[in-house]
Amino acid sequence: MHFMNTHCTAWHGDKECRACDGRDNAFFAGVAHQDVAALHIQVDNVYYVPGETIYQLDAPAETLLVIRTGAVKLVRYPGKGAKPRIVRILKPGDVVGLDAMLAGMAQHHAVAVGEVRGCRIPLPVVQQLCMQHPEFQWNMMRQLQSSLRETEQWLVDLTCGSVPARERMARLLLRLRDGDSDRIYHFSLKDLSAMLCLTLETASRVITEFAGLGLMVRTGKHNEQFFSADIAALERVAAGEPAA
Amino acid sequence: MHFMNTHCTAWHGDKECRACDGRDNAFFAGVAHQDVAALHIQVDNVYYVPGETIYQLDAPAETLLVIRTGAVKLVRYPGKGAKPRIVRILKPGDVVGLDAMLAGMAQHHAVAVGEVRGCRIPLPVVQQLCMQHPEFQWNMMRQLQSSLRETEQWLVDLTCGSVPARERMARLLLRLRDGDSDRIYHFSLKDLSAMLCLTLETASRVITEFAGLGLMVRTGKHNEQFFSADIAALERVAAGEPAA
DNA sequence: CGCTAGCTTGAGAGAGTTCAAGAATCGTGG
DNA sequence: CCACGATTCTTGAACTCTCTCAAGCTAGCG
Repeated sequence: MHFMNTHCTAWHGDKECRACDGRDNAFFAGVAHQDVAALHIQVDNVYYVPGETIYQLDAPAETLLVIRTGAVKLVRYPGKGAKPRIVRILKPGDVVGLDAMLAGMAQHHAVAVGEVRGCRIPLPVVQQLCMQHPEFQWNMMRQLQSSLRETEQWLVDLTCGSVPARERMARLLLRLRDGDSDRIYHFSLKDLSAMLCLTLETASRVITEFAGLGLMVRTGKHNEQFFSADIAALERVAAGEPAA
Repeated sequence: MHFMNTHCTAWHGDKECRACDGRDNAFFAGVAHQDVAALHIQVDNVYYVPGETIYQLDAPAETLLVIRTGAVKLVRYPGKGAKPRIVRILKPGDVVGLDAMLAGMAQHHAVAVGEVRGCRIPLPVVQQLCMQHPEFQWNMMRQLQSSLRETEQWLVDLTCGSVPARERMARLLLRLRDGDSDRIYHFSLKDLSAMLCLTLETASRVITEFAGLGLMVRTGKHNEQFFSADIAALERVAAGEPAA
Protein backbone atom coordinates (compact mmCIF):
# COMPACT_ATOMS: atom_id res chain seq x y z
CA MET A 1 0.00 0.00 0.00
CA HIS A 2 1.19 3.52 -0.76
CA PHE A 3 0.15 6.80 0.77
CA MET A 4 -0.71 9.52 -1.67
CA ASN A 5 0.24 13.08 -1.02
CA THR A 6 -3.27 14.41 -0.77
CA HIS A 7 -6.09 13.90 1.67
CA CYS A 8 -9.56 12.88 0.65
CA THR A 9 -11.25 15.98 -0.63
CA ALA A 10 -14.89 15.27 0.09
CA TRP A 11 -15.26 17.37 3.20
CA HIS A 12 -13.76 20.41 1.66
CA GLY A 13 -16.99 20.73 -0.22
CA ASP A 14 -15.07 19.62 -3.26
CA LYS A 15 -17.20 17.69 -5.71
CA GLU A 16 -14.25 15.64 -6.85
CA CYS A 17 -14.80 12.70 -4.57
CA ARG A 18 -17.97 10.95 -5.64
CA ALA A 19 -17.29 8.07 -3.29
CA CYS A 20 -18.29 10.07 -0.22
CA ASP A 21 -20.52 12.52 -1.93
CA GLY A 22 -23.66 12.80 -4.00
CA ARG A 23 -24.99 9.29 -3.57
CA ASP A 24 -28.01 8.05 -1.70
CA ASN A 25 -26.04 6.27 0.94
CA ALA A 26 -23.08 8.62 0.80
CA PHE A 27 -20.58 7.91 3.50
CA PHE A 28 -20.93 11.16 5.40
CA ALA A 29 -24.58 11.92 4.74
CA GLY A 30 -26.26 13.18 7.88
CA VAL A 31 -23.12 14.40 9.57
CA ALA A 32 -22.67 18.13 10.05
CA HIS A 33 -19.98 19.54 7.81
CA GLN A 34 -17.91 20.98 10.63
CA ASP A 35 -17.85 17.62 12.44
CA VAL A 36 -16.48 15.96 9.36
CA ALA A 37 -13.96 18.69 8.73
CA ALA A 38 -12.60 18.20 12.22
CA LEU A 39 -11.63 14.65 11.34
CA HIS A 40 -10.21 15.06 7.90
CA ILE A 41 -6.64 15.09 9.04
CA GLN A 42 -6.95 11.50 10.20
CA VAL A 43 -7.96 10.24 6.80
CA ASP A 44 -5.34 8.98 4.36
CA ASN A 45 -5.53 8.90 0.63
CA VAL A 46 -4.11 5.51 -0.31
CA TYR A 47 -3.17 3.49 -3.38
CA TYR A 48 -2.83 -0.26 -3.98
CA VAL A 49 -1.12 -1.94 -6.92
CA PRO A 50 -2.93 -4.68 -8.88
CA GLY A 51 -3.02 -7.92 -6.94
CA GLU A 52 -1.94 -6.30 -3.69
CA THR A 53 -3.45 -7.67 -0.48
CA ILE A 54 -5.47 -5.05 1.41
CA TYR A 55 -5.96 -7.23 4.44
CA GLN A 56 -5.62 -10.88 5.35
CA LEU A 57 -8.26 -13.14 6.81
CA ASP A 58 -8.42 -12.78 10.61
CA ALA A 59 -6.25 -9.68 10.63
CA PRO A 60 -7.26 -7.24 13.40
CA ALA A 61 -9.68 -4.62 12.09
CA GLU A 62 -8.01 -1.21 12.11
CA THR A 63 -9.34 0.92 9.25
CA LEU A 64 -12.14 1.32 6.75
CA LEU A 65 -11.40 1.93 3.09
CA VAL A 66 -13.82 3.88 0.92
CA ILE A 67 -13.04 2.94 -2.68
CA ARG A 68 -12.62 5.80 -5.11
CA THR A 69 -11.39 3.92 -8.19
CA GLY A 70 -10.75 0.27 -8.98
CA ALA A 71 -12.28 -2.88 -7.58
CA VAL A 72 -11.62 -5.15 -4.61
CA LYS A 73 -12.31 -8.87 -4.38
CA LEU A 74 -13.22 -10.55 -1.09
CA VAL A 75 -12.01 -14.14 -0.89
CA ARG A 76 -12.94 -16.99 1.43
CA TYR A 77 -11.28 -20.36 1.79
CA PRO A 78 -13.63 -23.33 2.18
CA GLY A 79 -10.92 -25.22 4.06
CA LYS A 80 -9.35 -28.57 3.23
CA GLY A 81 -8.12 -28.86 -0.32
CA ALA A 82 -10.93 -26.81 -1.83
CA LYS A 83 -10.15 -23.83 -4.01
CA PRO A 84 -10.59 -20.28 -2.75
CA ARG A 85 -13.92 -18.69 -3.50
CA ILE A 86 -14.62 -15.04 -4.29
CA VAL A 87 -17.78 -14.02 -2.44
CA ARG A 88 -18.09 -10.32 -3.18
CA ILE A 89 -16.73 -7.58 -5.41
CA LEU A 90 -16.51 -4.02 -4.12
CA LYS A 91 -16.53 -1.11 -6.50
CA PRO A 92 -16.15 2.68 -6.22
CA GLY A 93 -18.34 4.07 -3.44
CA ASP A 94 -18.31 0.81 -1.51
CA VAL A 95 -16.77 0.51 1.92
CA VAL A 96 -14.17 -2.19 2.60
CA GLY A 97 -13.94 -3.47 6.15
CA LEU A 98 -17.35 -2.75 7.66
CA ASP A 99 -17.85 -6.40 8.51
CA ALA A 100 -14.35 -6.56 9.95
CA MET A 101 -15.15 -3.56 12.16
CA LEU A 102 -18.21 -5.29 13.62
CA ALA A 103 -16.60 -8.69 14.03
CA GLY A 104 -13.31 -7.29 15.35
CA MET A 105 -11.26 -9.08 12.71
CA ALA A 106 -11.19 -9.44 8.96
CA GLN A 107 -13.75 -11.86 7.58
CA HIS A 108 -12.05 -12.25 4.21
CA HIS A 109 -8.89 -11.97 2.30
CA ALA A 110 -9.23 -8.63 0.46
CA VAL A 111 -7.25 -8.12 -2.74
CA ALA A 112 -7.01 -5.21 -5.17
CA VAL A 113 -8.13 -5.92 -8.73
CA GLY A 114 -6.40 -3.46 -10.97
CA GLU A 115 -5.23 -0.22 -9.39
CA VAL A 116 -7.23 0.81 -6.35
CA ARG A 117 -7.39 4.30 -4.90
CA GLY A 118 -9.41 5.28 -1.89
CA CYS A 119 -9.71 6.99 1.47
CA ARG A 120 -8.62 5.12 4.55
CA ILE A 121 -10.27 6.01 7.86
CA PRO A 122 -9.13 4.69 11.26
CA LEU A 123 -11.80 2.60 12.96
CA PRO A 124 -11.79 4.56 16.24
CA VAL A 125 -12.85 7.59 14.24
CA VAL A 126 -15.67 5.64 12.62
CA GLN A 127 -16.82 4.14 15.89
CA GLN A 128 -16.85 7.52 17.54
CA LEU A 129 -18.92 8.90 14.69
CA CYS A 130 -21.33 5.98 15.04
CA MET A 131 -21.89 6.66 18.72
CA GLN A 132 -22.18 10.43 18.36
CA HIS A 133 -24.21 10.56 15.15
CA PRO A 134 -26.89 7.87 14.95
CA GLU A 135 -27.71 9.05 11.42
CA PHE A 136 -24.16 8.28 10.40
CA GLN A 137 -24.41 4.85 11.96
CA TRP A 138 -27.63 4.42 10.00
CA ASN A 139 -25.64 5.01 6.81
CA MET A 140 -23.26 2.25 7.83
CA MET A 141 -26.22 -0.06 8.42
CA ARG A 142 -27.56 0.70 4.99
CA GLN A 143 -24.18 -0.14 3.49
CA LEU A 144 -24.27 -3.46 5.27
CA GLN A 145 -27.82 -4.14 4.17
CA SER A 146 -26.84 -3.33 0.64
CA SER A 147 -23.96 -5.82 0.84
CA LEU A 148 -26.29 -8.44 2.18
CA ARG A 149 -28.75 -7.84 -0.63
CA GLU A 150 -26.05 -8.08 -3.25
CA THR A 151 -24.59 -11.22 -1.79
CA GLU A 152 -28.00 -12.88 -1.78
CA GLN A 153 -28.59 -11.85 -5.37
CA TRP A 154 -25.13 -13.16 -6.21
CA LEU A 155 -26.11 -16.46 -4.65
CA VAL A 156 -29.32 -16.63 -6.66
CA ASP A 157 -27.92 -15.50 -10.00
CA LEU A 158 -24.53 -17.12 -10.12
CA THR A 159 -24.46 -20.28 -8.08
CA CYS A 160 -27.21 -22.39 -9.49
CA GLY A 161 -25.74 -25.55 -10.95
CA SER A 162 -28.75 -26.13 -13.14
CA VAL A 163 -28.20 -22.87 -15.00
CA PRO A 164 -25.71 -23.40 -17.83
CA ALA A 165 -22.24 -21.92 -17.44
CA ARG A 166 -22.71 -19.60 -20.42
CA GLU A 167 -25.69 -17.94 -18.81
CA ARG A 168 -24.05 -17.55 -15.43
CA MET A 169 -20.91 -16.11 -16.98
CA ALA A 170 -22.97 -13.51 -18.82
CA ARG A 171 -24.71 -12.54 -15.59
CA LEU A 172 -21.40 -12.30 -13.80
CA LEU A 173 -19.86 -10.07 -16.45
CA LEU A 174 -22.85 -7.76 -16.24
CA ARG A 175 -22.24 -7.47 -12.51
CA LEU A 176 -18.62 -6.57 -13.11
CA ARG A 177 -19.49 -3.53 -15.18
CA ASP A 178 -17.89 -0.19 -14.48
CA GLY A 179 -21.03 1.74 -13.56
CA ASP A 180 -23.33 2.00 -16.57
CA SER A 181 -20.56 2.00 -19.12
CA ASP A 182 -19.84 -0.85 -21.53
CA ARG A 183 -16.55 -1.53 -19.77
CA ILE A 184 -16.10 -4.60 -17.62
CA TYR A 185 -13.49 -4.92 -14.91
CA HIS A 186 -10.76 -7.21 -16.12
CA PHE A 187 -10.58 -10.36 -14.02
CA SER A 188 -8.37 -13.36 -14.70
CA LEU A 189 -9.94 -16.66 -15.66
CA LYS A 190 -8.87 -17.90 -12.28
CA ASP A 191 -10.92 -15.19 -10.61
CA LEU A 192 -13.92 -15.69 -12.87
CA SER A 193 -13.94 -19.41 -12.17
CA ALA A 194 -13.57 -18.73 -8.43
CA MET A 195 -16.70 -16.59 -8.56
CA LEU A 196 -18.86 -18.97 -10.57
CA CYS A 197 -17.44 -22.10 -9.05
CA LEU A 198 -16.45 -23.50 -12.41
CA THR A 199 -13.16 -25.00 -13.46
CA LEU A 200 -10.69 -22.70 -15.11
CA GLU A 201 -11.04 -24.71 -18.32
CA THR A 202 -14.80 -24.26 -18.55
CA ALA A 203 -14.44 -20.54 -17.86
CA SER A 204 -11.89 -20.34 -20.65
CA ARG A 205 -14.19 -22.10 -23.11
CA VAL A 206 -17.09 -19.77 -22.32
CA ILE A 207 -15.03 -16.60 -22.50
CA THR A 208 -13.42 -17.75 -25.74
CA GLU A 209 -16.88 -18.40 -27.15
CA PHE A 210 -18.08 -14.94 -26.07
CA ALA A 211 -15.06 -13.28 -27.65
CA GLY A 212 -15.60 -15.25 -30.85
CA LEU A 213 -19.20 -14.14 -31.05
CA GLY A 214 -18.16 -10.52 -30.58
CA LEU A 215 -19.84 -10.21 -27.20
CA MET A 216 -16.64 -8.79 -25.78
CA VAL A 217 -13.30 -7.49 -26.92
CA ARG A 218 -10.22 -8.74 -25.17
CA THR A 219 -7.37 -6.32 -25.43
CA GLY A 220 -4.87 -9.14 -25.12
CA LYS A 221 -2.92 -7.24 -22.51
CA HIS A 222 -3.30 -8.82 -19.11
CA ASN A 223 -2.73 -5.66 -17.19
CA GLU A 224 -5.55 -3.71 -18.79
CA GLN A 225 -8.05 -2.52 -16.20
CA PHE A 226 -11.10 -3.28 -18.36
CA PHE A 227 -12.33 -4.99 -21.46
CA SER A 228 -15.33 -3.69 -23.34
CA ALA A 229 -18.47 -5.64 -24.12
CA ASP A 230 -21.76 -5.69 -25.98
CA ILE A 231 -24.03 -5.17 -22.98
CA ALA A 232 -27.31 -5.80 -24.79
CA ALA A 233 -26.03 -9.07 -26.22
CA LEU A 234 -24.76 -10.18 -22.83
CA GLU A 235 -28.14 -9.43 -21.34
CA ARG A 236 -29.74 -11.63 -23.94
CA VAL A 237 -27.41 -14.49 -23.11
CA ALA A 238 -27.94 -13.91 -19.38
CA ALA A 239 -31.69 -14.24 -19.92
CA GLY A 240 -31.20 -17.66 -21.46
CA GLU A 241 -31.51 -16.86 -25.16
CA PRO A 242 -29.13 -18.73 -27.46
CA ALA A 243 -25.89 -16.85 -27.98
CA ALA A 244 -25.68 -17.63 -31.66
CA MET B 1 -50.84 -14.78 12.03
CA HIS B 2 -52.35 -15.01 15.49
CA PHE B 3 -51.87 -12.79 18.48
CA MET B 4 -51.13 -14.59 21.69
CA ASN B 5 -52.54 -13.41 24.95
CA THR B 6 -49.25 -12.55 26.56
CA HIS B 7 -46.62 -9.96 25.91
CA CYS B 8 -42.97 -10.76 25.43
CA THR B 9 -41.56 -11.34 28.86
CA ALA B 10 -37.95 -10.34 28.36
CA TRP B 11 -38.12 -6.91 29.86
CA HIS B 12 -39.87 -8.06 32.96
CA GLY B 13 -36.53 -9.50 33.95
CA ASP B 14 -38.05 -12.89 33.28
CA LYS B 15 -35.52 -15.41 32.06
CA GLU B 16 -38.09 -17.17 29.96
CA CYS B 17 -37.32 -15.36 26.72
CA ARG B 18 -33.87 -16.38 25.59
CA ALA B 19 -34.40 -14.69 22.26
CA CYS B 20 -33.90 -11.23 23.73
CA ASP B 21 -31.85 -12.21 26.68
CA GLY B 22 -28.59 -13.83 27.62
CA ARG B 23 -26.91 -13.90 24.23
CA ASP B 24 -23.93 -12.02 22.99
CA ASN B 25 -25.88 -9.94 20.57
CA ALA B 26 -29.07 -9.96 22.58
CA PHE B 27 -31.69 -7.72 21.12
CA PHE B 28 -31.88 -5.24 23.96
CA ALA B 29 -28.31 -5.34 25.16
CA GLY B 30 -27.06 -1.86 25.95
CA VAL B 31 -30.47 -0.34 26.53
CA ALA B 32 -31.36 0.72 30.06
CA HIS B 33 -33.97 -1.53 31.59
CA GLN B 34 -36.44 1.25 32.26
CA ASP B 35 -36.28 2.45 28.66
CA VAL B 36 -37.17 -1.02 27.46
CA ALA B 37 -39.92 -1.42 29.99
CA ALA B 38 -41.53 1.77 28.73
CA LEU B 39 -41.98 0.17 25.32
CA HIS B 40 -43.12 -3.27 26.22
CA ILE B 41 -46.77 -2.50 25.73
CA GLN B 42 -46.17 -1.98 22.02
CA VAL B 43 -44.73 -5.43 21.54
CA ASP B 44 -46.99 -8.31 20.49
CA ASN B 45 -46.46 -11.95 21.15
CA VAL B 46 -47.40 -13.63 17.86
CA TYR B 47 -47.82 -17.09 16.39
CA TYR B 48 -47.64 -18.40 12.80
CA VAL B 49 -48.88 -21.77 11.57
CA PRO B 50 -46.57 -23.99 9.45
CA GLY B 51 -46.27 -22.66 5.92
CA GLU B 52 -47.81 -19.32 6.76
CA THR B 53 -46.44 -16.27 4.97
CA ILE B 54 -44.94 -13.74 7.36
CA TYR B 55 -44.46 -11.11 4.70
CA GLN B 56 -44.44 -10.93 0.92
CA LEU B 57 -41.67 -9.63 -1.28
CA ASP B 58 -41.90 -5.83 -1.65
CA ALA B 59 -44.42 -5.47 1.15
CA PRO B 60 -43.95 -2.22 3.10
CA ALA B 61 -41.77 -2.74 6.16
CA GLU B 62 -43.80 -2.30 9.32
CA THR B 63 -42.49 -4.55 12.08
CA LEU B 64 -39.56 -6.64 13.23
CA LEU B 65 -40.04 -10.18 14.45
CA VAL B 66 -37.69 -11.70 17.02
CA ILE B 67 -38.05 -15.46 16.71
CA ARG B 68 -38.60 -17.35 19.94
CA THR B 69 -39.34 -20.84 18.56
CA GLY B 70 -39.46 -22.35 15.09
CA ALA B 71 -37.67 -21.38 11.89
CA VAL B 72 -38.31 -18.96 9.04
CA LYS B 73 -37.19 -19.34 5.44
CA LEU B 74 -36.38 -16.34 3.27
CA VAL B 75 -37.16 -16.93 -0.40
CA ARG B 76 -36.09 -15.09 -3.54
CA TYR B 77 -37.36 -15.56 -7.07
CA PRO B 78 -34.73 -15.47 -9.80
CA GLY B 79 -37.36 -14.29 -12.27
CA LYS B 80 -38.47 -15.92 -15.52
CA GLY B 81 -39.35 -19.57 -15.23
CA ALA B 82 -36.66 -20.36 -12.68
CA LYS B 83 -37.57 -22.00 -9.43
CA PRO B 84 -37.67 -20.04 -6.18
CA ARG B 85 -34.51 -20.12 -4.14
CA ILE B 86 -34.16 -20.14 -0.36
CA VAL B 87 -31.34 -17.80 0.59
CA ARG B 88 -31.41 -17.80 4.39
CA ILE B 89 -32.88 -19.64 7.35
CA LEU B 90 -33.65 -17.75 10.54
CA LYS B 91 -33.78 -19.55 13.86
CA PRO B 92 -34.64 -18.63 17.46
CA GLY B 93 -32.87 -15.43 18.50
CA ASP B 94 -32.68 -14.14 14.95
CA VAL B 95 -34.46 -11.00 13.83
CA VAL B 96 -36.77 -11.11 10.81
CA GLY B 97 -37.16 -7.89 8.85
CA LEU B 98 -34.00 -5.93 9.60
CA ASP B 99 -33.15 -5.69 5.93
CA ALA B 100 -36.72 -4.70 5.14
CA MET B 101 -36.48 -1.91 7.72
CA LEU B 102 -33.38 -0.47 6.07
CA ALA B 103 -34.62 -0.85 2.51
CA GLY B 104 -38.14 0.33 3.29
CA MET B 105 -39.71 -2.78 1.84
CA ALA B 106 -39.42 -6.53 2.20
CA GLN B 107 -36.46 -8.03 0.35
CA HIS B 108 -37.80 -11.58 0.45
CA HIS B 109 -40.80 -13.75 0.78
CA ALA B 110 -40.69 -14.90 4.43
CA VAL B 111 -42.43 -18.15 5.33
CA ALA B 112 -42.82 -20.01 8.63
CA VAL B 113 -41.30 -23.51 8.74
CA GLY B 114 -43.15 -25.44 11.39
CA GLU B 115 -44.81 -23.42 14.13
CA VAL B 116 -43.23 -20.05 14.75
CA ARG B 117 -43.63 -17.97 17.89
CA GLY B 118 -41.98 -14.65 18.46
CA CYS B 119 -42.19 -11.04 19.54
CA ARG B 120 -43.31 -8.46 17.03
CA ILE B 121 -42.06 -4.91 17.42
CA PRO B 122 -43.32 -1.95 15.36
CA LEU B 123 -40.58 -0.36 13.26
CA PRO B 124 -41.10 3.19 14.55
CA VAL B 125 -40.23 1.89 18.01
CA VAL B 126 -37.08 0.27 16.69
CA GLN B 127 -36.06 3.30 14.71
CA GLN B 128 -36.56 5.54 17.70
CA LEU B 129 -34.41 3.23 19.79
CA CYS B 130 -31.73 3.30 17.10
CA MET B 131 -31.59 7.08 17.15
CA GLN B 132 -31.69 7.43 20.92
CA HIS B 133 -29.41 4.53 21.83
CA PRO B 134 -26.44 4.15 19.49
CA GLU B 135 -25.43 1.01 21.40
CA PHE B 136 -28.76 -0.52 20.51
CA GLN B 137 -28.28 0.40 16.88
CA TRP B 138 -24.84 -1.19 17.13
CA ASN B 139 -26.60 -4.44 18.14
CA MET B 140 -28.71 -4.21 15.02
CA MET B 141 -25.60 -3.71 12.92
CA ARG B 142 -24.02 -6.78 14.44
CA GLN B 143 -27.15 -8.76 13.61
CA LEU B 144 -26.84 -7.63 10.01
CA GLN B 145 -23.15 -8.42 9.91
CA SER B 146 -23.88 -11.84 11.30
CA SER B 147 -26.47 -12.43 8.57
CA LEU B 148 -23.97 -11.34 5.95
CA ARG B 149 -21.35 -13.67 7.32
CA GLU B 150 -23.75 -16.59 7.36
CA THR B 151 -24.96 -15.91 3.85
CA GLU B 152 -21.40 -15.83 2.56
CA GLN B 153 -20.60 -19.06 4.33
CA TRP B 154 -23.80 -20.53 2.90
CA LEU B 155 -22.60 -19.52 -0.54
CA VAL B 156 -19.21 -21.14 -0.01
CA ASP B 157 -20.42 -24.34 1.64
CA LEU B 158 -23.57 -25.16 -0.24
CA THR B 159 -23.43 -23.77 -3.73
CA CYS B 160 -20.31 -25.22 -5.22
CA GLY B 161 -21.21 -27.43 -8.14
CA SER B 162 -17.95 -29.33 -7.91
CA VAL B 163 -18.80 -30.58 -4.42
CA PRO B 164 -20.95 -33.72 -4.62
CA ALA B 165 -24.60 -33.46 -3.66
CA ARG B 166 -24.20 -35.88 -0.77
CA GLU B 167 -21.61 -33.68 0.86
CA ARG B 168 -23.56 -30.49 0.38
CA MET B 169 -26.71 -32.06 1.76
CA ALA B 170 -24.85 -33.16 4.89
CA ARG B 171 -23.53 -29.64 5.37
CA LEU B 172 -26.97 -28.21 4.88
CA LEU B 173 -28.56 -30.53 7.42
CA LEU B 174 -25.91 -29.58 9.96
CA ARG B 175 -26.87 -25.95 9.43
CA LEU B 176 -30.49 -26.75 10.03
CA ARG B 177 -29.85 -28.12 13.49
CA ASP B 178 -31.91 -27.01 16.43
CA GLY B 179 -29.13 -25.43 18.49
CA ASP B 180 -26.64 -28.08 19.59
CA SER B 181 -29.17 -30.87 19.77
CA ASP B 182 -29.32 -33.83 17.41
CA ARG B 183 -32.63 -32.59 16.03
CA ILE B 184 -32.85 -31.09 12.57
CA TYR B 185 -35.62 -28.77 11.46
CA HIS B 186 -37.91 -30.67 9.15
CA PHE B 187 -37.88 -29.22 5.67
CA SER B 188 -39.62 -30.66 2.64
CA LEU B 189 -37.58 -32.06 -0.24
CA LYS B 190 -38.77 -29.09 -2.22
CA ASP B 191 -37.22 -26.74 0.33
CA LEU B 192 -34.00 -28.72 0.60
CA SER B 193 -33.58 -28.71 -3.16
CA ALA B 194 -34.36 -24.98 -3.26
CA MET B 195 -31.52 -24.38 -0.82
CA LEU B 196 -28.92 -26.56 -2.52
CA CYS B 197 -30.05 -25.81 -6.01
CA LEU B 198 -30.58 -29.44 -6.84
CA THR B 199 -33.56 -31.09 -8.44
CA LEU B 200 -36.16 -32.53 -6.15
CA GLU B 201 -35.29 -36.00 -7.44
CA THR B 202 -31.62 -35.75 -6.54
CA ALA B 203 -32.49 -34.45 -3.09
CA SER B 204 -34.81 -37.39 -2.63
CA ARG B 205 -32.11 -39.87 -3.62
CA VAL B 206 -29.60 -38.37 -1.20
CA ILE B 207 -32.01 -38.20 1.72
CA THR B 208 -33.19 -41.73 1.06
CA GLU B 209 -29.56 -42.86 1.08
CA PHE B 210 -28.90 -41.04 4.37
CA ALA B 211 -31.96 -42.60 5.97
CA GLY B 212 -30.91 -46.03 4.73
CA LEU B 213 -27.46 -45.62 6.27
CA GLY B 214 -29.01 -44.61 9.57
CA LEU B 215 -27.67 -41.07 9.39
CA MET B 216 -31.11 -39.76 10.15
CA VAL B 217 -34.49 -41.01 11.27
CA ARG B 218 -37.49 -39.84 9.36
CA THR B 219 -40.61 -39.92 11.43
CA GLY B 220 -42.70 -40.37 8.33
CA LYS B 221 -45.08 -37.69 9.42
CA HIS B 222 -44.71 -34.55 7.30
CA ASN B 223 -45.89 -32.19 9.96
CA GLU B 224 -43.27 -33.16 12.50
CA GLN B 225 -41.18 -30.15 13.47
CA PHE B 226 -37.90 -32.08 13.46
CA PHE B 227 -36.21 -35.30 12.55
CA SER B 228 -33.27 -36.60 14.52
CA ALA B 229 -29.87 -37.37 13.08
CA ASP B 230 -26.46 -38.83 13.76
CA ILE B 231 -24.54 -35.59 13.93
CA ALA B 232 -21.06 -37.11 14.04
CA ALA B 233 -21.78 -39.24 10.98
CA LEU B 234 -23.18 -36.26 9.10
CA GLU B 235 -20.06 -34.29 9.92
CA ARG B 236 -17.97 -37.08 8.46
CA VAL B 237 -19.98 -37.02 5.26
CA ALA B 238 -19.84 -33.23 5.16
CA ALA B 239 -16.05 -33.40 5.35
CA GLY B 240 -15.96 -35.60 2.28
CA GLU B 241 -15.46 -39.02 3.81
CA PRO B 242 -17.35 -41.88 2.19
CA ALA B 243 -20.78 -42.37 3.71
CA ALA B 244 -20.56 -46.14 3.71
C1' DC C 1 16.53 -16.48 -24.88
C1' DG C 2 14.27 -19.25 -21.88
C1' DC C 3 11.33 -19.27 -17.96
C1' DT C 4 6.97 -18.84 -15.68
C1' DA C 5 2.17 -17.77 -15.32
C1' DG C 6 -1.87 -17.57 -17.70
C1' DC C 7 -4.64 -19.31 -21.23
C1' DT C 8 -6.34 -22.78 -24.90
C1' DT C 9 -7.87 -27.12 -26.72
C1' DG C 10 -9.06 -32.11 -26.79
C1' DA C 11 -11.12 -36.58 -25.41
C1' DG C 12 -13.13 -39.48 -21.92
C1' DA C 13 -15.81 -40.15 -17.69
C1' DG C 14 -19.11 -39.08 -14.17
C1' DA C 15 -22.50 -36.65 -11.48
C1' DG C 16 -26.75 -34.65 -11.84
C1' DT C 17 -30.68 -33.44 -14.89
C1' DT C 18 -34.67 -34.56 -17.39
C1' DC C 19 -38.62 -37.09 -18.40
C1' DA C 20 -41.79 -40.45 -16.92
C1' DA C 21 -44.39 -43.36 -14.08
C1' DG C 22 -45.69 -45.02 -9.70
C1' DA C 23 -46.12 -45.19 -4.45
C1' DA C 24 -46.96 -43.19 0.02
C1' DT C 25 -49.06 -39.70 2.83
C1' DC C 26 -52.33 -35.98 4.11
C1' DG C 27 -56.56 -33.97 5.00
C1' DT C 28 -61.14 -33.41 3.87
C1' DG C 29 -65.81 -34.63 3.54
C1' DG C 30 -69.22 -37.93 3.13
C1' DC D 1 -64.23 -44.52 9.75
C1' DC D 2 -63.17 -44.90 5.14
C1' DA D 3 -62.74 -43.17 0.50
C1' DC D 4 -61.15 -39.61 -2.31
C1' DG D 5 -58.09 -36.30 -4.58
C1' DA D 6 -54.04 -33.65 -3.93
C1' DT D 7 -49.46 -33.27 -2.38
C1' DT D 8 -45.23 -35.14 -1.54
C1' DC D 9 -41.99 -38.42 -2.29
C1' DT D 10 -39.70 -42.53 -4.78
C1' DT D 11 -37.56 -44.96 -8.43
C1' DG D 12 -35.81 -45.86 -13.17
C1' DA D 13 -33.29 -44.99 -17.55
C1' DA D 14 -31.31 -42.05 -21.01
C1' DC D 15 -28.97 -37.90 -21.78
C1' DT D 16 -25.88 -33.83 -21.18
C1' DC D 17 -23.16 -30.55 -19.19
C1' DT D 18 -19.20 -29.95 -16.70
C1' DC D 19 -15.12 -31.99 -14.63
C1' DT D 20 -10.83 -34.29 -15.05
C1' DC D 21 -6.58 -35.24 -16.98
C1' DA D 22 -3.29 -34.11 -20.37
C1' DA D 23 -0.87 -31.61 -23.68
C1' DG D 24 0.31 -27.50 -26.03
C1' DC D 25 0.15 -22.57 -26.69
C1' DT D 26 0.94 -17.45 -25.77
C1' DA D 27 2.43 -13.45 -23.45
C1' DG D 28 5.26 -11.12 -20.27
C1' DC D 29 9.70 -10.70 -17.86
C1' DG D 30 14.14 -11.52 -16.19
